[in-house]
Amino acid sequence: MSVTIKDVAKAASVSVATVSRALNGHQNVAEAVRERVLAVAAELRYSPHHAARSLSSRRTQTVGVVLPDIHGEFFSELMRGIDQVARTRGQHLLVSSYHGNPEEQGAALRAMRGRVDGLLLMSPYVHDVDFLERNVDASLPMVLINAAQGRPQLSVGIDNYGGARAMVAHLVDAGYTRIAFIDGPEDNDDARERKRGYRDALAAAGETYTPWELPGQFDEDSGHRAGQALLALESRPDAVFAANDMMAIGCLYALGRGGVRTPADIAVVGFDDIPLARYVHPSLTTMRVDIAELGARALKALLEIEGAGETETAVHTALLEPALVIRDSSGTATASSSSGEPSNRS
Amino acid sequence: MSVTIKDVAKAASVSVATVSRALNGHQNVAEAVRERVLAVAAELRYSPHHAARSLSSRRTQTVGVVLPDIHGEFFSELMRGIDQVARTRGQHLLVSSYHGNPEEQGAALRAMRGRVDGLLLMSPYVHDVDFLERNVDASLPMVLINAAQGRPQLSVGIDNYGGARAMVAHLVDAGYTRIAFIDGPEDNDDARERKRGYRDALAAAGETYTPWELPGQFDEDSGHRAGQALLALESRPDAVFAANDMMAIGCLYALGRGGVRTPADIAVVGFDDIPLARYVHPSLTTMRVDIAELGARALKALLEIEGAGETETAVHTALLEPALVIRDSSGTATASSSSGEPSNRS
DNA sequence: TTGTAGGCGTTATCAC
DNA sequence: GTGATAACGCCTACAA
Repeated sequence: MSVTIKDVAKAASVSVATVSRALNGHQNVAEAVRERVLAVAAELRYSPHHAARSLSSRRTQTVGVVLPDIHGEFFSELMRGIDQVARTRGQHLLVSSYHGNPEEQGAALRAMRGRVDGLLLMSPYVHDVDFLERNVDASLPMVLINAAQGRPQLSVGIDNYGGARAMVAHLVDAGYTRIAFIDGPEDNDDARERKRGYRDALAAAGETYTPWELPGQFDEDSGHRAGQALLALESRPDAVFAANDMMAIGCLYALGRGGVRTPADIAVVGFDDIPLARYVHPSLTTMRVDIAELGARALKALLEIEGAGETETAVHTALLEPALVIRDSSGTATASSSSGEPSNRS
Repeated sequence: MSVTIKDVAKAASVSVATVSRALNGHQNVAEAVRERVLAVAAELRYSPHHAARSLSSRRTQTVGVVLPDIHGEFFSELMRGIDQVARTRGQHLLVSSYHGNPEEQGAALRAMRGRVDGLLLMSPYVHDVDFLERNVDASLPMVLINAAQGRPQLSVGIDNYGGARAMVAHLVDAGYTRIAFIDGPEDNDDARERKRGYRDALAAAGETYTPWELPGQFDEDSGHRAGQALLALESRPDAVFAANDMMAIGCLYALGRGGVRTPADIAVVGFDDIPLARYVHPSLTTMRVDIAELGARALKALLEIEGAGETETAVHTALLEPALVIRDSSGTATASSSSGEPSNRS
């Protein structure tokens, strides 16, 4: 059994109440007593028992993080941002992943009761209206990450729409006129938003710009197939905007094999700025999304509403703007904000 | 205020004790009563308060994970393995990173008291003999990850020595006779072990094999410099074993620029099997370390000693064997266990 | 099989 | 400024 507040109290010849006050920095403790208590506590290697403290104080100094997964580039970066903020705010992180299993996620969510002061959640199942209601205390502060728009909860996400618009605007400005788009999976929200941005940007550019869309699945293969499809045409686009980098790379590869020079004959651009992008030749222009920043903002937002108590936060979604990344042949990147078009959500 | 065990008891017209027993699957509860209690609990959306439960039961169903960092390929994979085991064993994960700051790590360790049943720790500071003693309850089960050998705690790690020996043996078997080694940082335990494996394997191969070591820092640059150094020589090695993949890639690049064909003129091999390795041309032969498996084993070991109670576990280190990965030109990998030499630790 | 009650380690509310 | 003491929500002897 380890040393408790009682042991400290006894050793310092004061009551447990005084020890508690001294340790928690309350003002109504004589300076001499405080010092003695602190010294004794250090001497005894006392460290407060978390469960007891949080049972009594109803605070855990912990936030729950429930994600589809916790490995891979995306989640790793997300965790990094979250972790960084957590450390500076003295918060602990209770992480949980559910690997695409709704029941498991429900269990994870319910298990958070009494363990956390707030919740960071990334989940496709929030589509189910009362999924959250069933599994998490309405009183628990919560911030959604990358949720589809229109949720009643506070959420932070990526401005896929704005990023895509900015990218297409960039191509238009550069003089490209026949801009094709390689789509992502049908049911993917990010893909949908990027396509919407592509269409709107073209529409905004003028009547001479017409949509030219090819199917894709966000993987290298489908990008490759899209590239081959373009090769088979007699009349080709002069630029291809792939909804993500993996497809852009696949497309680049296919075009290269087909003898098409990039970007001389056809420019290929992507979205995401995955690590691999900097090793691709010719260098890939893409949209960088600061995932760590996304995580950091989510946690900050959460701590804010925690601090504000049960404030009826106005429903809203905060969107993170991607930045245009243009690499020269040496791989050096030039990034600039996509500021272009304002987002459609608020 | 959310629903407590009392509410359930009241609604089911039984005592809290009975509710507790029913919920925890104790045997001495009438079946009819159990069902009623369960139904009521579900109805009320009751979910036990963690802090209260763990305060009285002295179990948290949580393991603490304290790492230098929680992002990046290595930690991400490690977390994946840990998470996978945690989920199947119904354990939660309280993660904490300290970013190279010893004080912060100490604080993280101390903050674990009363929050976790066991600890997974990866830290260079365990070199400091009483660092752990000062910061963590001796009674808390703990498993070290990738610690330098010879610690009194249970630990799991990578068999860098065995992997390096196997790699060199592979080169020797393939007929290479002049095998150079690009070293890692002086103070890096992994690098040290790999170098030791290189030396011992050469010694075991026969007198005609002599060590040929070049300095390196585990980064692409130093591999590049090593390659240039080799280019400047009139008599060159016929194989280069870089202590990690990044250096191997840098070296490959330098040799390629110098007109040396690989592996025809000089074979270059690495260690780690980083994701980038599969995109390198010509394909890189390397040693794959299953980091996720490392994490999984660590947690399994921890849960085992937790289960065994205060068993005085025999001091020992479990080592994970790397596997030789040989890729053909298409990038397809052939992996085989490095089984070669037995490890020197036990 | 079920209920009563004590205790887990802290914090917070009172008196003093 | 300090010390009893009652929560906090749950588990678990011990009784009934």
